[in-house]
Amino acid sequence: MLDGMDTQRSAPVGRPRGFDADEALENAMRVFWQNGYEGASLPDLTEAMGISRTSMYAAFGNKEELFRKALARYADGPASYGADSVAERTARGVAAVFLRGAVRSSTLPGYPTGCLSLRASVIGGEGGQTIRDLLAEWRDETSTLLSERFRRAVDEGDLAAGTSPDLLARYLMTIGNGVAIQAAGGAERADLERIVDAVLQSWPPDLSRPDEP
Amino acid sequence: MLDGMDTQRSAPVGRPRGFDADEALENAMRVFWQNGYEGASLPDLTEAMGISRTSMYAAFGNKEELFRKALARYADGPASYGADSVAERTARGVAAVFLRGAVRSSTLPGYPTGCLSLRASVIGGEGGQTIRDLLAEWRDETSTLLSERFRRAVDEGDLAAGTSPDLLARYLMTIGNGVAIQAAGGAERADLERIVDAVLQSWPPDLSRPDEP
DNA sequence: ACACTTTCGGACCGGTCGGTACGGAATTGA
DNA sequence: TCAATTCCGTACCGACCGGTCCGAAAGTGT
Repeated sequence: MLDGMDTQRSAPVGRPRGFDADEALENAMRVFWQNGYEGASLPDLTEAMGISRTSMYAAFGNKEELFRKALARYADGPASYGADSVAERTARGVAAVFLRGAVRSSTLPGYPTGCLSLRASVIGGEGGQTIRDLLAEWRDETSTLLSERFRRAVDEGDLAAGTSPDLLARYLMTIGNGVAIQAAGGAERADLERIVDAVLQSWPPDLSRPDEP
Repeated sequence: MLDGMDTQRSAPVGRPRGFDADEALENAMRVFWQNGYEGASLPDLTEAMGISRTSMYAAFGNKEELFRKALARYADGPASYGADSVAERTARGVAAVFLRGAVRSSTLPGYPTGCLSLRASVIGGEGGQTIRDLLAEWRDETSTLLSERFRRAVDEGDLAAGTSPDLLARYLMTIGNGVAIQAAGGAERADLERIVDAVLQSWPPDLSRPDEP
């Protein structure tokens, strides 16, 4: 099990790979982000990755597996604000990190605008059903994360008793998704920042029924 | 120019069309709504329309023209709330009609959930660029409509002087888009109604910079 | 030097895409 | 009855899709 004094992996037999897999995955992520799952063709991907078809298949399995890995990279990188936000000390802090993260991630210089998950999922024939499910699942995870965090906030008295954690999470997801769509449509980061600031000004939102106070 | 006593068009020569073009367009709209532009294949469309390929081409030109006509039908029908909203007497009324319309239109029983414009546009390779531009243009028109309406509200004193009509319009579009995405992801109409009610509770949003009061 | 393993590029596979050519069917006016 | 006109189903076109096969290239250990 121990390698002894040699900490770096010994070179595997066979012809060594002629490209950096991490860098290639980064570029594949950008193409999926820009074009969606079905909109990103193999030639699109392999050209951006700088490798040939067969190299991609050998290194990543197939297009769907490549997408899963690109999505994981996305969730860990540009979209990490979702998981980060729930570490905030207050519900308001969660909302602020989440919404500002959505704006930043959707308007990153040098990256496609908007959100990979939305651009890749909203569409597609029956073939893309698996991918849509995968992305819906991922968004549900974020929603659940927020919901559980808000439930804790209610328990701690940080949010008023009777607040619906689910609804509050859905509220945040709604604004965040809207921000991503606006960014994808060309909205300026500064404008979106002002909008989420306004949303945060009225935090927490009044989610009680108007006729049932 | 006058037909005399015969008000209905005289039957044109040749074999009469074997289907109702309006009904066929309605069904095509639903397919585009459900699957997006590129996600809706000709077999998908013609099967739903109940006609053959050639009939569709003869009646509507081609796939892109069919989509344009379906979009026009959508804008005049389920998505008419955008144009309707600006007829309201107050800026608050505009916001209420717009947001409630977005919820209703995105959760119409018997129709696909979400918004046709978003489902059809967010994706696509280079081929769909024309369609994306078309849809972006349509959304920009709605945004401009709202913006001009809010400008008038500022002039009339209905909104505080110094309010940015553009930013207010973008704020509404952001929420509306978010609602549509949530609906497409399976959110319940009742939940979305509570969310837009909460947004309307804090109308107008505070869109001034926090450090520049 | 040699066997072995892995990478990599080009050719190729069946399937689907949007669009079209063509010929038979159905209706009008004469 | 018979041309003229229009609709519509079938078969087909070239292009592109994701995926695979195969042989040459480039490394390893012995």
